[in-house]
Amino acid sequence: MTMSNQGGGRRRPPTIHDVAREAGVSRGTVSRVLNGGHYVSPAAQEAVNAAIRKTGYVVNRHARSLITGRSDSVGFLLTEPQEKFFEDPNFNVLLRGCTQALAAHDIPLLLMIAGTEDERRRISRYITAGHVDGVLLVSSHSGDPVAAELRDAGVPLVACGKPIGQASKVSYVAADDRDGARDMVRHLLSLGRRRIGMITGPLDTPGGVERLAGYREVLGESGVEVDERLIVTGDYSRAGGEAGAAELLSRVPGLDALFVASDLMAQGALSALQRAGRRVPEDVAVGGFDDSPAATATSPALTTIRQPWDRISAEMVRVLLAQIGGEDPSAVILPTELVKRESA
Amino acid sequence: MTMSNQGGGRRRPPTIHDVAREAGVSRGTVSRVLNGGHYVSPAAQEAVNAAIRKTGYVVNRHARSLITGRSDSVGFLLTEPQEKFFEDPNFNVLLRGCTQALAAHDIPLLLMIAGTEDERRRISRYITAGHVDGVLLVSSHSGDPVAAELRDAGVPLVACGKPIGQASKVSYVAADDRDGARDMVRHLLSLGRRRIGMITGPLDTPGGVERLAGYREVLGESGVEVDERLIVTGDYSRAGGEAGAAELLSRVPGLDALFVASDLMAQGALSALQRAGRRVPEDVAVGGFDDSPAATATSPALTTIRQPWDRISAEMVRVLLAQIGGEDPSAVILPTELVKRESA
DNA sequence: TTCTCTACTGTGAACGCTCACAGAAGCATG
DNA sequence: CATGCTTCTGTGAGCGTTCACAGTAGAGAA
Repeated sequence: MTMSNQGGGRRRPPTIHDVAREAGVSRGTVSRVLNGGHYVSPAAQEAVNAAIRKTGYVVNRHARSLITGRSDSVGFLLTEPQEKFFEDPNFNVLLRGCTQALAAHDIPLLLMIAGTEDERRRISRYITAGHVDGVLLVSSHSGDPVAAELRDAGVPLVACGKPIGQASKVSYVAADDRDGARDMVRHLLSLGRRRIGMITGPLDTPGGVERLAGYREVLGESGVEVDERLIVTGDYSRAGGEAGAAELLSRVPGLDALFVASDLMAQGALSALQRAGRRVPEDVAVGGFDDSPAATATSPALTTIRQPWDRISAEMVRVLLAQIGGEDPSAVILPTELVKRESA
Repeated sequence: MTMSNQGGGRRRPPTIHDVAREAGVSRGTVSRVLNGGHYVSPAAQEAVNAAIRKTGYVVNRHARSLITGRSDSVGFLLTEPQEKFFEDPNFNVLLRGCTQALAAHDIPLLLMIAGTEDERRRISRYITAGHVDGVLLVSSHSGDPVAAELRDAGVPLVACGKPIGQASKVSYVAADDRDGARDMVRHLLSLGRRRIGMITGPLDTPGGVERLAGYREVLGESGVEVDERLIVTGDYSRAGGEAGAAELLSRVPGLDALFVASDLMAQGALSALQRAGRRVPEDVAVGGFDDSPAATATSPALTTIRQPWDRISAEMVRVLLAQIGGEDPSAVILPTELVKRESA
């Protein structure tokens, strides 16, 4: 309806002053309406809202930030090697989840990708300079120097996955890796499989360690002897899964199941098994981990452990905002879920 | 070496004033050094730089933006349906490329994902309010209402891929789809194939149309009659590729090659061919499009047309910054390249 | 000398907002 | 009637920059 912003040329946008004049109140009152509306009479409230609608006013975030010292934005920092970023759809799920959760608070997300050492320094400087209020950190190899640096600088920080080696307080949100692994191994056992191979994640990551621990625990509890030849260390990459499965097949040709610590590796493992003439699940049952979008695209479709990415991203944002608001760091562990499909 | 920022508590960061005092010059001089250093004596230049290093000064972007009216940030806007975002690694390549190119200019990238109508409105409002200086737009179905809206609001905008239906000026950067398609079909012909099927992209996208046009052109030029039964329309999804290949096989069992308009669809097509007992490339040669990271992960590895994503992202950023700087919209078409692997 | 030009520097005045404060009005309490 | 408390409102100051302008100094030209 309003004609005020048409006609091609960009004109000076309305300020809080314009709104105040329009509503017949002062700047202060408009500001109070904008920030929660406490101590404002209903009449003023209404007049201001009407004026805002009429003028098409949108707050100038720079002016606000200048005085509040907050930027009302957060960084999403990725310190993964870039191939991971390209290959692993979980990042996309997480990224979208965080973007959405932040959008609900009207907080923009700044994407920061630290591949090289140079980039790391630049980003670290950017963050510690206060250009973002907090950081969502994604990095599997989480003895991360950036994390320590930011924490020491007092920047609110939430990691995805449990950081290792950080003696002190860093907030994190993670799925219950060990419990998920236990579920999967129990499932494979329930199918009558006993020679269950495992391709782990990198053992310098908590996820890698925990999933392997779950595997060992359940086998132990079930009285199945753990054959160390059945365990091979992977790297969460598709190629790694392929190589791992090939290696296991050569070591123990008679294995009847495979627990692979990520769906991406499981895809590689499926290729290797198929190339070796094994039928899945008849000869070898295969269980993955993640429930990534690709899990339904393989044939056979992948039985896997679902990581609740939507909840993970939502919790990361919640914890980060709480921390920005002054609360202490905290850890959140979310339950996983066994998703049965065709491969096991 | 400097102790000034240690000790846990965050202290007030140094301002341009502190630097000026330290260097024994005025705010204005420091500001000039910060912004290009014209009309500053070498001595002052040096003193200011030393003071900046000593104090650890970083410019307050909010204060700067408040007065310049620029935000010195740009938005990366995704209006794709979210499954695409999850599935297609090309987005990640593009996203990383843009992030890097912008980082070189010290410009942060704000990620905006418009899935729902609500999100679209919120984002559009955010952008037209001037919170970003310009927008990098990714949306294959590019009769996009957001694009038109932003263009009308005078927001600098660069699309990835040629927008259709936009009568007037929207900058874009795209690969030469038609030429790429021509290369691939020529290659398939050179292998002696004559019954070449095609799975196209969506025909409401310029890429989809252009790649099909290239296919038709080369066949025409080579005197091979175009059999319409050999053409099926896809949707750039893996499942679409699978269905498309199955359909083509049922229509023309004797086809000896397949040109698939995206690598993701080509992956699906490979599955379908394999399921149908066809050997690739012996029975059916398969050519993809994109050279996505997954192209080397299939077996056989995919012969494809490489889209120069790194150059595309770099050009998008270059064109956007130029436009923010006041230049007119422009279009950039980049050459593709045939990458021969195993599948054709 | 005097004037002009160039290279450089300092100084107020914004930019649009929030915050602390002062004060007004209404109402209950001493 | 004074006093206090609560609810609401307006005002001035100031956040840290950039920008326009004024001004200085030195070099060269008339």
